[in-house]
Amino acid sequence: MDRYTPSEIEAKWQKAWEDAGTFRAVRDESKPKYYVLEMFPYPSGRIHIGHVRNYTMGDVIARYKHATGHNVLHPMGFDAFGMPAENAAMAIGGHPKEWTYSNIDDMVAQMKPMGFSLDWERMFATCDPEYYGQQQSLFLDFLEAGLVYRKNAVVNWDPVDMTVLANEQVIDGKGWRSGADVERRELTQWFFKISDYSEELLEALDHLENWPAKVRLMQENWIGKSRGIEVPFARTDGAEDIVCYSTRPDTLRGATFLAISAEHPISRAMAEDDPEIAAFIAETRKMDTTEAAMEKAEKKGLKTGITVRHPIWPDRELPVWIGNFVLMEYGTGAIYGCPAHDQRDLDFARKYDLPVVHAFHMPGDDTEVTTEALVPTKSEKVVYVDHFTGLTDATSQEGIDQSIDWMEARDLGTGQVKFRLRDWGLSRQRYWGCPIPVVHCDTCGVVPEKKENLPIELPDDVSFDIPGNPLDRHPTWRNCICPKCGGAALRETDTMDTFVDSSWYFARFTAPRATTPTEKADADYWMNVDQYIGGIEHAILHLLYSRFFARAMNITGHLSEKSREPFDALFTQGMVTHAIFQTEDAQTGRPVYHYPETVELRDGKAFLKEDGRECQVVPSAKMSKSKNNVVDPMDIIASFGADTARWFVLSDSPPERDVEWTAAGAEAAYKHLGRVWSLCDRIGKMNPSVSGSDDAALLREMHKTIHDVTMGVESFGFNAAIAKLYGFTSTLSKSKAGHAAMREAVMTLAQLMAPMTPHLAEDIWHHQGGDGLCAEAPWPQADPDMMIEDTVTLPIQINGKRRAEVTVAKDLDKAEIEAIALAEEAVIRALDGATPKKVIVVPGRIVNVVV
RNA sequence: GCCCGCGUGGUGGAAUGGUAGACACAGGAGACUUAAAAUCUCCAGGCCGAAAGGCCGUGCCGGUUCGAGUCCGGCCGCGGGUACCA
Repeated sequence: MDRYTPSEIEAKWQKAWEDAGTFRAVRDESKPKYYVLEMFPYPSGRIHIGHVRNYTMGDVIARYKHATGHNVLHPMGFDAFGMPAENAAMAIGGHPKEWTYSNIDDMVAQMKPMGFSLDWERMFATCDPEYYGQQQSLFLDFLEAGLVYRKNAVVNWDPVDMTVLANEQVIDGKGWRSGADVERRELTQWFFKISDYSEELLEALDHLENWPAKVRLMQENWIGKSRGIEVPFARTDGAEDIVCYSTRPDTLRGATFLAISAEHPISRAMAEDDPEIAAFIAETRKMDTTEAAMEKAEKKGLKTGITVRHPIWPDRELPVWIGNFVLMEYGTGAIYGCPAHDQRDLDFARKYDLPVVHAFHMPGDDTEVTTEALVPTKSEKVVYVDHFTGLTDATSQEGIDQSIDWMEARDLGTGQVKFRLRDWGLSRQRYWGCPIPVVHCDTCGVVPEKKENLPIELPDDVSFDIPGNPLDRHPTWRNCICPKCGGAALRETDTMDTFVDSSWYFARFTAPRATTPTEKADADYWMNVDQYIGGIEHAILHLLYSRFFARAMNITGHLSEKSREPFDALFTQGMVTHAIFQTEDAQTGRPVYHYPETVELRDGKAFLKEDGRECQVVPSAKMSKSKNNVVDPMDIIASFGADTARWFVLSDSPPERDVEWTAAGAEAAYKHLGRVWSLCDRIGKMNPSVSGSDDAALLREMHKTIHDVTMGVESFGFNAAIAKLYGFTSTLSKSKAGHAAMREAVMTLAQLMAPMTPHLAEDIWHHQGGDGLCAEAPWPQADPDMMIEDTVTLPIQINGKRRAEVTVAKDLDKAEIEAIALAEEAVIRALDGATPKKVIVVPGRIVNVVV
């Protein structure tokens, strides 16, 4: 062999690892464990280059930790339930199960050639009955522990997929998968009591030091803690008080009306004999509560005729309106409007001709509000109109607390902490999901299924020719025996949200074949996930649900206390993007997208190979099938090999940022690996007895590289680590060192490259006669003594501008360095006779002469 | 609107407050070759200059510091998150 041939090398070493069982994870209390996990994929059928980047990052960590003596758990599985399988069944016939498992086979076949250090024996799919059966068991335990309940709820209904969506799954008023306009409907649903954990989930964020600050902040905002006050307003007709919630208690002084939600019990009751109100409610229900829709929607209200008394001034009567902008789900479903200090309330007041009353003015400025509400910033002090005449910063926490105290002291209201986070509705009216293991019995009501009857398996004989849930119309599946009374009963036909499946898979990987959800010894040993890697798009949902599940599993005895936060460190990686090449269709004017291989690049412009027409280039767009800019990793492996693909996705761009896939970049990576291979080949052919001239310099550089690459890998600075490896390769190829030093250097290079390009590394290791497998060799150690240079080059600045540099012995003291610097010809010239006022010497760094 | 992040060559990007532009892509020059490809060597922020060297330069304006891409204040632009949340 005299050329770098990845196809041969890669297959050979993959087999060697498999035969040796190098990456099989076996519990071993004598070694420190390390659990590295990448978010498992949905089995769409094709591996995406983005998957390659994600799993390569995880693999670098896994292989590095393996080399540093850790017992590594690095598993892979499939998040296999969900609607695409049903959609495929509807579109092309067949069965979701077949579609899914066949896709899994395809994807495994595509992943294996990448050479990931995965323990494939632990693989499972969430649609395996062995997995979802344990999930049903967890559900029953959660139910018993009071962590699951049923309630009627107005839900987001996707009319195309015929299912309920979580608020989080509604994007711009549309279903996150179908894209259909979401409607509001009332159904009986199962809920996880995640809101019981609002405070804890929020508090614990502070301790997740190895999570990106951004993700913690996003979760914090999502949980949305606010401290405010609940104020009861007495009705003039003597009926029950209307309780409002406000986070700006001080604005109560300026309240001029109340607005209640269309879903408020009062609204609903009135709707029964008032068609106008009924119509208004119906109209409001059509709106959805998401940003885009609300933004456009007009703020509308309807007068109820009810009036209430102002708590501070009972002789003031305030009208009660129904407002389409008041949400029943947040606070109490009723607000008081203070037009003077809230723009929305002011707009509403102007529209319906309601009075504007000031609660406060700015010091020295008592201008009345007309079109713009007076809203102080957190640090601004205000002067209240009455009672509260001191200067106060109204919107700071202190100001709010002060107001609450004042109101509580007068029995006007009660301080309340509210969270935005709502319970997690998990019921889905779908077939391809985990069946909820309960039955409905006419005599006993809703009864949990017995654990010995688990798994409640999905029936295979279903059809998808009509929308809706095939379980509902299955002839026999629903029929069952009530576990309580033994009479005839009906199964629950709702299945679980697929986010449930992904909320505990990480725990299942510790004992994937166990006959209980987890196995204590295994979970205690392997948990927590030391390093979790995935996309930022899961910052809120998946990660928050998993945090809740870990707590619930702790309470029900499936995980220990330490795993209530299951992911010790989180890394969110960027996407792999690719340019889009488009032209315009002459007739329709619509864009036509061209595959990269049909385009030729010249002078930074793109032309169609076919007819030479110039294409418009959209750089760095997310890969999308419809834009014809998807790069298939299998093509890359076929042309360049897995190591090239792995090397390229790690180089150039920091891992948290998006990386642009370019053909030129991939080719450059391939060329480099070829150079490394040739270098190894050349060293192999050197005469072992020949000694060289600069062994010490080469080894010094080697130790520096070990240090820098180690730091790079430890800190997710893969691109920087790769830059160092380029540099060292260059040093090595130019080195005049003897065979022994060259051999040591190239073997070290192989080890340092091994996490990124494991096959090439293994091959070099083998050719140089390394012991056993490179993958099993201990990580090289940087020897600080070997990194020390005898001399150091110091830049000399004059007034902060670099004017010269001197190379001096490393151990000179400040005075000596100063003397040498001032004697430097360029310094004397630049000083031009001036006397330095001060000379700052930072040994090993810099000299700055101040004139 | 609010919250967060980011603005560095033609491009992707380096840089514990200490020589800005490492490394790579694209580009240029050269070597090898009949030629091309491949490979190798060198050059390369901008402006002035034959060179030595000088001036300018990390979105803009200011500040702290012996010294700022880095820290602070203000602005502009881009990206992300989020909300009729009371």
